[in-house]
Amino acid sequence: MNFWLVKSEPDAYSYDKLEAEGRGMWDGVRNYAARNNLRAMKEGDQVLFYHSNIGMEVVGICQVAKEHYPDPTAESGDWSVVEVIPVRRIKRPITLKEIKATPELANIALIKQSRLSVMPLTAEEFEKILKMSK
DNA sequence: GCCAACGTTGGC
DNA sequence: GCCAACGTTGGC
Repeated sequence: MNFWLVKSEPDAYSYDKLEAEGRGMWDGVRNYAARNNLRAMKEGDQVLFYHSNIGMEVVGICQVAKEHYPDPTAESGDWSVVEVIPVRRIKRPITLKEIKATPELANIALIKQSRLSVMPLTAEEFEKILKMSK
């Protein structure tokens, strides 16, 4: 199993909305690095959901429910989506500030490549964030 | 609201 | 194929 972190501006698509809908299509990715990460996702992979701009914190966990297929919202180009289902909110949101202050998390792309919207996490990084939320 | 980072576009 | 200009993202 692999671990990921996805970012969304809650104004555009929030964890609340994913929970309300029960299932979400992760569309609109128009960045090759992010798209390639989407394509590497396998069903059952665990995905942290991060709110950018507003909140700037990890709020919950979701899971890949359907592997990548062509993005129906793309007018042209070779883009992909995956489908995700919510797993649970984490007990306490973990802010970007806390992530930055945690040495074990210093290498995640959230910090180094702030514009990447879909990024891999190691199992250790994933577990660390969950531990911090307790 | 500003600006740094960085990806993309287009002229040469 | 290089690189300057430009647009977008996202933190502050």
